[in-house]
Amino acid sequence: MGPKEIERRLDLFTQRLRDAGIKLTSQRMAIFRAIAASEQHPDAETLYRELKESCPSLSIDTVYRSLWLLAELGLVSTVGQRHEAVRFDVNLSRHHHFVCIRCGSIQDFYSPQLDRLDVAEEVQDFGAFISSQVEVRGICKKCETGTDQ
Amino acid sequence: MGPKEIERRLDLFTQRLRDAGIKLTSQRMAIFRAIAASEQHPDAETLYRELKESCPSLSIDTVYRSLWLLAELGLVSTVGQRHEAVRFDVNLSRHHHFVCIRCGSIQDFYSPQLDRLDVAEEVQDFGAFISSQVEVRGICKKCETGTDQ
DNA sequence: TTCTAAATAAGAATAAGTCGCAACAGGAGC
DNA sequence: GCTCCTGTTGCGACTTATTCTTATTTAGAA
Repeated sequence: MGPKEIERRLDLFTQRLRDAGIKLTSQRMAIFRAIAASEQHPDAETLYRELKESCPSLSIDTVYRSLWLLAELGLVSTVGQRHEAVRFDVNLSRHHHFVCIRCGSIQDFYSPQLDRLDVAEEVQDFGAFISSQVEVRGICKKCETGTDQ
Repeated sequence: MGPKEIERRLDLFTQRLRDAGIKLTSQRMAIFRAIAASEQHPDAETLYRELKESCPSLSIDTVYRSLWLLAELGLVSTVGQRHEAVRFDVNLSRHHHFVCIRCGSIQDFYSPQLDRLDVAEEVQDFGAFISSQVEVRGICKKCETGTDQ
């Protein structure tokens, strides 16, 4: 990924914010630039430390707000959900997760198609394979219909 | 899942702990019973509140310790990693994650096999499909070879 | 340039999770 | 069954992640 791609991402960010009538502050631009340039999947704290050098008055809160803003606009995705604690899963048979992005509920589902997957080979350059699981994100029935929580 | 399955899980837990020379305390048994009976993927706090009724002296710390113990023994899995903050991912092209369970690093990988998956139909009973992604867990090269972090 | 709603910084507050330590309790050996 | 020893627990303090509150600032429309 070269500077071209970074610029393309930044242009997309600014365009979407303009379209949504959201202000383009210097803090946001700096945060966008940092995440657009990142090859990794940084957390807010990491970006904050990085940006603090060139923008010492920046607050961590602004980093969080800007990143969740991007997430809400669909311009970045997240690993993990908002307000989420670690969950423990006693289901040891092979299964996959349907995660509701609104209420955070997780439902197991089973799929012969997915169980047949063999990704161990595909990831061997990264390291030793232990397990694989599909995470499907969506809006659960309850949240869709507005039935309580 | 009936009481049979719960008992089977509990037997497995107690057997594994005995084999590993780990004490079977009443707190652990209660926590095991609670997670073994859970259809959901509860977090520590939820189990704690549930157990507090029948065991008022229980501490949240013990719940965490017991659950991570089970996880280390491979008797439960987790949704999310230990010590993890939310991460933001700017890669919008379809990709999947290789997560190192030791250092927590995440690497993207691409896979035509996985991209061809169509799970939207399989999860339609749960709710509206938004996206799907494969999470592969393993030990990354760095951790495998002991090269620094 | 002025004005206003939106955004920010700072610090307090909350929530998730862990640590240190004194008291306690399985279970091995008798 | 009793004793002892080590692993375990509960508690309170602590850390870290994240959000809230509020006074101040600023982008961008007029």
